Amino acid sequence: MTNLILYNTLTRKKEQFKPLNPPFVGLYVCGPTVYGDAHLGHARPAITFDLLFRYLQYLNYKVRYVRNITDVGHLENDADSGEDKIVKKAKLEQLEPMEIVQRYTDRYHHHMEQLNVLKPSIEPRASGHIIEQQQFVQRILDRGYAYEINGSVYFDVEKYHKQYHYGRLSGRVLEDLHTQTRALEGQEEKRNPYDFALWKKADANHLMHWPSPWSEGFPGWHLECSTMSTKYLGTPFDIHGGGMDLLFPHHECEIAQSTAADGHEAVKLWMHNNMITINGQKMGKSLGNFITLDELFTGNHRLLQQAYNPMTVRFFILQAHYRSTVDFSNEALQSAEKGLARLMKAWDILPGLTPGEPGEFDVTSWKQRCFEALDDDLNTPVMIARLFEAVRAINLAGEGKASFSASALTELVSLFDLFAGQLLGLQKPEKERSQNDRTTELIEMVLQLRLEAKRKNDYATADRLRDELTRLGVTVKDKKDGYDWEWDS
RNA sequence: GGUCACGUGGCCGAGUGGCUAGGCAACGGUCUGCAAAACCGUGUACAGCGGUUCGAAUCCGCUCGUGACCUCCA
Repeated sequence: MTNLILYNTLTRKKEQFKPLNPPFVGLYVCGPTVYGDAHLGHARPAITFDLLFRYLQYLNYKVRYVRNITDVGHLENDADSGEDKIVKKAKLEQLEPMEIVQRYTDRYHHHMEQLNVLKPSIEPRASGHIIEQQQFVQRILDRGYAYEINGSVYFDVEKYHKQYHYGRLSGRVLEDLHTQTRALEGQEEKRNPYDFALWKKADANHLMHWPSPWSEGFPGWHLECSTMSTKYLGTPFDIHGGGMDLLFPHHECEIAQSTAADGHEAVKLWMHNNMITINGQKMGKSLGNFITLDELFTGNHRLLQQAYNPMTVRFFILQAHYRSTVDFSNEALQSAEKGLARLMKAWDILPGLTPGEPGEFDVTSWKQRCFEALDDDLNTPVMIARLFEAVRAINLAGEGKASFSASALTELVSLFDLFAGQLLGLQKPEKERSQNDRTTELIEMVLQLRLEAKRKNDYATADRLRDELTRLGVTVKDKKDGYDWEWDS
């Protein structure tokens, strides 16, 4: 029994987390559509649910974490509406669709690794589950909640709503949707504008298509998640996560599909992370105001004043609660970078502290308050605040102004590794300097000369060497009996 | 237009009836040949107006402002 409390979008309440089949937990999260580089927004759910995955495992649950790769089926809504996003890019670049998918999947994996996001247990692809999706469509047809027309199959929302409740998750009222759903081109086949495609017949220039009982075509937009979550987690399963923007229509349609197919809802707990904004506006592919993770890590973007380390980005995201929006700015990232550096440094010196008299810092109550923060709907901002309380105590001890008892110190070392490392997933930065780097040796040589000059009280020479190094981009930091240095960032 | 959120000190960001996080910046100090860095210390803020209450940033009402979803989106 654990004290973990999570916010359920379905009930709009925080709920005590209780697995359906302890000690097993099924977790499904909507993954990326791999037709382009992942952006800052993609990092949010990846990191949020990575934290949940880590914490559930720490709590000794046997978690199966499924995060899909969408490589088929999403429609685009610009000038050429109705065309598959992945196909469009393929034609543009004269590549096979699967080539695009492979490239961006690989890049997504690389970026996730940089962010220290653990791999999910299963990462299924939509294109690898066409047969299962067709079977899912058939089940819905058999139960009478879908209709076929001209080779396409649509979900009959109205009929479904008579028995179940369409709009339960998002709070939509079907009667309102009648008047508010936008009429899109090529949708006149549908009985109602809010009906959605389960299977779509491919037109002549559509490259990705598969044979089916209804037509040569491709699966509908929402089907893959219902299909793959059911296949790997069974039904019902514990937790389904994703971005808030997927709440409607994507997740609402998932609920309808699963309920129509099985007669009961598939998901017990829905979790949604909020958006990342840029200048107060949502960052998104369609808005064209997004910054990709690659650009963020290299600093190669007009809005970026510098490159940001992946750990800075992870820390930045964890400093806000996952259900709040977080606004991107250079200032915010830079303050995260500095704060993180301070945290890392304390973490670094902690194991080397000398035990002494028991100090004022109460490790036991601190530990408890850290867990309380995590248990309270993954309140990472509060947990990080706790870590900084420990940082102050550690620094004071480092300066000999406070101390920990030997047992408190041992416990604090392992708890810091647990909280900062294992759970928040922060990594200590690698030392960039390698031993056999020639430039490094030259810099070290100059600094040695400067040290000698200082010892002879030849401050003119010492200052000149420091100024020259500064000019070349090396920041010199004098220490008590030596020096430290780093490249300007 | 409909639905739903939100508005916290210079900036970011928790809290959600009394105990008033945290980070960055700023200021003060320690250290230092100087500087930088580092470290320590210092901050009663909760959009506005009413109401409920012994007591409200926290509950209720109204006003103003911002955003999200309603279309692919993390």
